[in-house]
Amino acid sequence: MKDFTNMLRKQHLKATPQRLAILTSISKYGHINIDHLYSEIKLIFKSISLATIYKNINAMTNALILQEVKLPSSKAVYEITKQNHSHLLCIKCNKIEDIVIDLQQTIKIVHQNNFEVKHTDLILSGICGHCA
Amino acid sequence: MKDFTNMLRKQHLKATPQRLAILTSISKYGHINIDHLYSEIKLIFKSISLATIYKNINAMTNALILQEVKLPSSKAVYEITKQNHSHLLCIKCNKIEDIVIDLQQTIKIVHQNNFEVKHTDLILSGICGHCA
DNA sequence: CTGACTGCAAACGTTTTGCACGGTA
DNA sequence: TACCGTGCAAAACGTTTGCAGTCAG
Repeated sequence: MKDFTNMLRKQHLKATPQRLAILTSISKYGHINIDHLYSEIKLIFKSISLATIYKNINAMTNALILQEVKLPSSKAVYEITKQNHSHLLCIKCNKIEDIVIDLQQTIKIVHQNNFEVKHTDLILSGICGHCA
Repeated sequence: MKDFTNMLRKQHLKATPQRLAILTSISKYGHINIDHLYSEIKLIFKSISLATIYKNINAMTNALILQEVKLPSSKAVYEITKQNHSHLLCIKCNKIEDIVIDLQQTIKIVHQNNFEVKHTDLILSGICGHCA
């Protein structure tokens, strides 16, 4: 259980009910796109505006509370910022799973090629165990 | 030197001068976004429409002649389809470089976790040799 | 109490579509 | 010659902005 209120205050963002609902929803689904998030939040705040969703996603992404994940063949999804990790994307059921993969060997090889890696984005697309 | 005319015909697409110019331009820059491509092609075809650029990019991407690369913090770029590879993205000069990295070890580990990898997308962001 | 946030509507930028004309095969 | 592709304009779509009212700190 995360203390979203504190996460927000540390970044000098107000802990509004809308923001807490957004964070709770993202946390529940792990990864969520704007449309899905909007329909989820509307269940709680019937009058929430899509503009509010966007403003908050942007504010919290800039504050590094959230992270955007650009997927190869669909809309970007958002997740709560955590340890750097890779993503498994099932091309059948579209489920996204986090996976921690050690890329140190790869980073080392690239470094020998005169490139200093600061961040990695790895998406492995394929068939998940459930769909196989 | 590639035979773009044949590449197109094999996919039952007509080899129009506009398409050949698009492919030549992408080939020249390696990776290019829509806006840059549009301004490049306009130098040759002053009256080309942005709609034509989009239609052709979509047609050729669907025909697997082109591939879209979604970048973490900027617009997608397009490249001629080639052997599966990863990308080095310099966060200073924004240059993109192709790099062939062997991910078999990673794929094997993931496979043991009951996930069959079909495709990988890896972007390594950092500082290139020139900007260091 | 004050500045930040919300919700609405309008604006904006990007991408797609419909249609008449033109060019490839 | 028959279609596919082009170019233009309009439409559709996703996202951002401005503003008046509201709320968290």
